[in-house]
Amino acid sequence: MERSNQQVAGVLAFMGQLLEIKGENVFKIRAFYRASDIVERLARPVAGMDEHELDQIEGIGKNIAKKIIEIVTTGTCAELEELKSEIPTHLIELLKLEGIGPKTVAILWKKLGIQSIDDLEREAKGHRIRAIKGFGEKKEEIFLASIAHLRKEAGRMNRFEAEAVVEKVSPAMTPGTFEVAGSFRRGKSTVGDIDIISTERPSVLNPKIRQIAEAMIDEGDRKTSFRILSRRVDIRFSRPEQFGSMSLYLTGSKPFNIRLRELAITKGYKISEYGIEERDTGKLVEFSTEEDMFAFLGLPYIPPELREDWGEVERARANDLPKLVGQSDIRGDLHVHSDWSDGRTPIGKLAETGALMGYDYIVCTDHAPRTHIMHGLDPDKIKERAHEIEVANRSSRCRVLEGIEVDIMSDGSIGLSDAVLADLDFVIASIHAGFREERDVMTRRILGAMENENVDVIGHPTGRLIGQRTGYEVDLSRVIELAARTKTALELNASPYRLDLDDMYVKQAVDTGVKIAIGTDAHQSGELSEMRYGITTARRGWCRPSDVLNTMSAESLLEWAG
DNA sequence: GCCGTTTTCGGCCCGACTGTTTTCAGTCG
Repeated sequence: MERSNQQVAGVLAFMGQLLEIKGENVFKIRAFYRASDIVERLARPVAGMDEHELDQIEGIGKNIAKKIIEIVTTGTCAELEELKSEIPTHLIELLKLEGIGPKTVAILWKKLGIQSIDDLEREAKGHRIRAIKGFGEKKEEIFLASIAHLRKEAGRMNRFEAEAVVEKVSPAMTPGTFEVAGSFRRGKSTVGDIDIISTERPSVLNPKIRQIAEAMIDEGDRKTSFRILSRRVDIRFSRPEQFGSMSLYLTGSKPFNIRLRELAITKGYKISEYGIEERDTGKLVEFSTEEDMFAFLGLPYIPPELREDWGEVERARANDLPKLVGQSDIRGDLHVHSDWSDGRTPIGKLAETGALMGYDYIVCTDHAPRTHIMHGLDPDKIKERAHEIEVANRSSRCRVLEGIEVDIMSDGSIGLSDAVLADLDFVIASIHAGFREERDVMTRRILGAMENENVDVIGHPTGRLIGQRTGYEVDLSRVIELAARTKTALELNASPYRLDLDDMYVKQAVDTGVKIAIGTDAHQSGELSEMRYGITTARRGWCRPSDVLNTMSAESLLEWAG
């Protein structure tokens, strides 16, 4: 059986971790991590590509190309097997601990035989760590604190949780003196920690932070780190004249920063968070805005959502960045539930809210029956609902379209007859049950649904719930390929609990010519405002307005849906 | 391990903070 890109990427990253513990050349390690990222987000399956094709991809050379081919066919490769014979593979769990890196893991293993977090806890509590040269009492404390933190940590935050942390920190800071940067600003669907730039004086802000922090991690004049709501917050202090370079640095991503700094080197510059230094003269040029700094480098402004080193720097150099979709391009919401199924808001009120959002239309996609969710609409109810939609449309500026969200059954068939579906304006087909099937079975179910010509959109295509459920196993490469052939759109579910498809797959879909349907999946009128999370994720997936169904007029949408 | 309008060898982003230190390694972002 051939391995998917996700599986190959996983093996490459695993090799990177083992090489780190082994103490290999850091640039070799970086090459493995980079190759892992590249394979994961590649629109084409690596299975079936030959060595030459793989080698053509920037960041993948002859050596890793050979390994990828081995991994595709066998699931492993010779070098990995050799590494596994040298290093206990479960050592990598220790890398998850904050403050513990590969060097420390290797020493703990070689000196004390520590192979797991439980081993480390026992040795630290027994005060046996301090016997190792270069380690002391304080290290034992740090290790135990890291273990405690890891055990209670809930993983990465969803957007709501991240916003809650920002809300909690904000009162300690003077309005207008700070900006949230990092993955929060890049709009990632999950956020690891909160990064903030402050122009206040450290001597003023640090004491206030001590007041609100649950624990201080670092405290300095340039940088302060602490924990609040059990989450890590990093603050970097900056003068307003250097705000642009600090903002660029702290927004990242790390690979983007590296790429930009490499580019600067070729032009004779050195970039840091303080500005751009001319190599020859040593003169530091300061920038109060990011725009000025990009301009100095001869680049157009690269929006934060694109800063992932997914090719945006090269496109910027060629002045060929995509014009990204924005809130003002959105003319409707494609996934809304009313009180006819499991929503709480009547159709009339939804239309009013849609009008307030500035929409031309919303698509009312109540559930069809036969789902475990109550109140599914049978054909009779669909007719009754049609009447209410008609009444609402007489008085509303925002038109309500007649849609349905129908289940994809275990055999890939659809939970309503074709005759009923054909009468509706818009059909979303989603999986709501049978999540545990094997990858191939799940994939065939979705492919089957797409073959039904009445199906316009596949809803929340991976079924993930951020922080709760990883989603079912599905080969998205095959789904995207068939979506392009059958002209089926893929949903970008805008709920911060889903954001499904995620950015990387949105980009793969768009690169393959598949349309994206952004829907809030709102179950009450207030949730229509969650569209903004969907738009941000679409931007992260390089969506132009023309890639997104919601930018169509109601007439064009109806025509597209047939 | 990857890469190349100065290179097929010799580079590979840059800086802050801590602990255990007599000058720095490790980790992190």
